[in-house]
Amino acid sequence: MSDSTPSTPATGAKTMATAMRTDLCGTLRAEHEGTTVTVCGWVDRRREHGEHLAFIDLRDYTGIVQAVVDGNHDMRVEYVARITGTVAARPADTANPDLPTGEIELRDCEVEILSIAEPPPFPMDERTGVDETIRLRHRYVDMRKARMQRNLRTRAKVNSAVRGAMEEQGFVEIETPMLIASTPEGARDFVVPSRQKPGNFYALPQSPQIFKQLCMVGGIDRYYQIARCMRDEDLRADRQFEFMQLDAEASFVTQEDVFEFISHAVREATEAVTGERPGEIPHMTWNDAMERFGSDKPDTRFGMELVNLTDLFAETEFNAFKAERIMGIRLEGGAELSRNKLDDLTDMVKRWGGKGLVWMKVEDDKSLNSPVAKFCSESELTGIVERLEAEPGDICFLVADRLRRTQHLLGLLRVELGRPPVTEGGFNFLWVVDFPLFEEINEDGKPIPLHHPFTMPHPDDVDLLNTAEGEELLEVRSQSYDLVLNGWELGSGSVRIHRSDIQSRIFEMLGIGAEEAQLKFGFLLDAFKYGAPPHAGFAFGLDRLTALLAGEENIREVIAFPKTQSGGDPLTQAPTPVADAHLEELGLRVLPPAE
RNA sequence: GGUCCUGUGGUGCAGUUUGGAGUGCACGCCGCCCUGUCAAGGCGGAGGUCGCGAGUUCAAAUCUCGUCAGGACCGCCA
Repeated sequence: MSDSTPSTPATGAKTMATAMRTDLCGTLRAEHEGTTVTVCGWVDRRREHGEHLAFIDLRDYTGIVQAVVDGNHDMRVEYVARITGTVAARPADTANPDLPTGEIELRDCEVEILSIAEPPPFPMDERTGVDETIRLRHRYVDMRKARMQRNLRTRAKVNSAVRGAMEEQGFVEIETPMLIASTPEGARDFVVPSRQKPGNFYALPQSPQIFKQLCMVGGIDRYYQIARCMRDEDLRADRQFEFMQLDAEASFVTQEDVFEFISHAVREATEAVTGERPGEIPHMTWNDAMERFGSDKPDTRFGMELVNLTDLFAETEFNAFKAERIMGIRLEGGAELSRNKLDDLTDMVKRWGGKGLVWMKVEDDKSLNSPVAKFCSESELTGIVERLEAEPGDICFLVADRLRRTQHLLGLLRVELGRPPVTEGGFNFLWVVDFPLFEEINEDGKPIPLHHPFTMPHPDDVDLLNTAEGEELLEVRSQSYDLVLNGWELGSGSVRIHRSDIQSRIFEMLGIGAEEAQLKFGFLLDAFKYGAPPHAGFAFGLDRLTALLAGEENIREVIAFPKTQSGGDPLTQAPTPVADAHLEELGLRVLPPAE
C-alpha cells in the first residue's frame, strides 16, 4: 500500500482514534518512538522466522506497519487483528526506506485476532492484474487494495470540492424525486411498475432536467444537486446505467455566467485531487471542433488535426475522391507502419461506416508512396504534402465522403492513432460552444433537435431560424455547450427557452402540435405561464471527472459497486427474476423469451 | 442491433499456428525448518471436466459450429 495517500479523511474528522484503536497503521513515524499504540487492520503479510520471531504487516487504509511478534501466533493473510505495542526504531540497517513507516516497528506486542479469514480469492499485491469479474464478485476484498481506496477517496474529494464550490457561489441544494413520469424523449427510461395503479409506471430520472427548470420558476435562483441519473442504454468504459452528475441551474444568467460557475467547480475539484489549479478553460466552437478534430469532444492533449483537402481535388480524375469532403491527417513517423497494420486500419474505418481509407507514405524526397498515387495528379500529391506539412517518414491518411462522415471517421482514426495514455498530457478542459440547434432534417423535412426542444437559439441566428428552409436550418446555432476533458464529454448544458412565443415557434418547426406539446411537456409549459425567469444550466458527470483525475480509463474503477458491460452485478447477481406473487400484485406477466 | 478480442489448478500466464497422455512457469495455499525479514528464505505436498455443448478425427486445450461469460469499440446515449 506504499502509494496510498490517505490520512485526511474526506469527512474532515479531527481524529480517527476510537475505543478500539489509538492510531492508524500507516501514520506511525519515528517521532512516535516510545509511545504505546493500538492499531487495527488486516494482516497484509507475515514473515516467520521460527517460533521466536515473526513479522506481521498490519494494514488499514492508511498503509502498513510492521509488528514484531513471536512465531506462535497463527496470523494469516487477511485476518483482522488488533495489535497493541510500543513504537520502536528498527535495529540498525533494518529500516525499510520504501515504506513510510519503515523506520519504526511495533514491539512487545499484544495481539488480538478479531476475525479469521479464508485466503483472498486473488492476490492482494498490486503487481498482478486480476480479471475484473472476479474483482467485482469480491468487491469487498478488492476495495481493501490501495487502488480502490485511492479512487473512492478521490471520488469523495471531488464530490466535496464540487459541493463546496457550488455552495460558495450561492447555489442551493434541492433534492428532486427518483420516481417520476416517463417522457418519450431522450434515452431509454428505466421503469418501475406501480402497485397502486397496475399498468402504470414510474420512470427513474435520466436527469432532473424538468424539475430544475421548475425550481427556476419557483424562484430558487441558483439550484444544484449531486444527482443520480439513470439511462437504460448500452454500457461502455465511460457509461453505466446509473451515474452521478453535478446538476445545476441558475436564473437571470447568460451562458457566460454558467461557464464561470461550472469552471469554478471543476477547477476546485481538480485542485483538490491533484494539488494544481487548472488555468482558464478555453472555448472552442462546435464547428471548429468538428473541422479540426472531427469530434464534438476533442482530445486537445495532442495535435494531429484534420486538414481540409477538398479544393485540391476539385478536378480530380480519381473517382474515390469525387466527394463532398476530402480531409487528411498526418501521423508523424507513421511510414514504418506495416502493410498488415494499414489493412487493419482500413478495415476499422470500414467497420465505422467508411468506404475506405487512403494512406500515403512520405518518401525521403517527399514523394508519396501509395496504392492510389497513380490516380492522382502531381499537383494533388504535392498539395497533400504541403497542406499536411508532411515530412519524410510520415504517413498521411485521407478520407473522402460526406462532410460529417469524413470528419467523424478521421476524428475516430486520429484518436485511435494518437491518443496518449489517460495518465499523460495533463487535464485539458475545454468548453465546446455554439452547438447547432438541429441535428438533421428528417424525411418529412422537419428538423430534429440536437438537445432537448427547450434549448434557446443563438441570438445571432434568430433571423436565420425564421427564414431558413431545409438543410439551411442545420446552420442555426443554439445556446448550448459541452464541457470536455481529454476527449471525454463531461457534461452539457444550455440556455433554456423561457418565452412562449419562441417555444411555440420551435415546437411548430419540430412538427410538435400544441396538443402534443401539452401532452408531453404540459406541466412545464403551464409553469412557464406563471412567470419564468430567463435561466440556463449545466450538468456534468462526476464518475467521468473522477476517473480522469484518478488516472483511470474506466469509470467502473471509481464506482464502489459497478455493473458489467452487459448490465449485471457479479456480486449480487442482479438483475434477478421476482416471485410470481410479486408480479401478480403489480399486474404484470412475463412473456416467454422471444425466439 | 453490429464488429473485434479473451476464457487453461485459487490468481497471473505459456502451450492452440502445425491435433498425439493435463505438459510447463510464476504467485498463492497446506505441512515442516528457520531469531531481523519486509515481493523473506529452504524442503516437501495438495490442487485442473483446458467456460459449456455439439461436430470432425483412431485421437481435440488445440480444428469447425453453436452457446455462455467478460472486455474494447461502432450504432445508441435529447
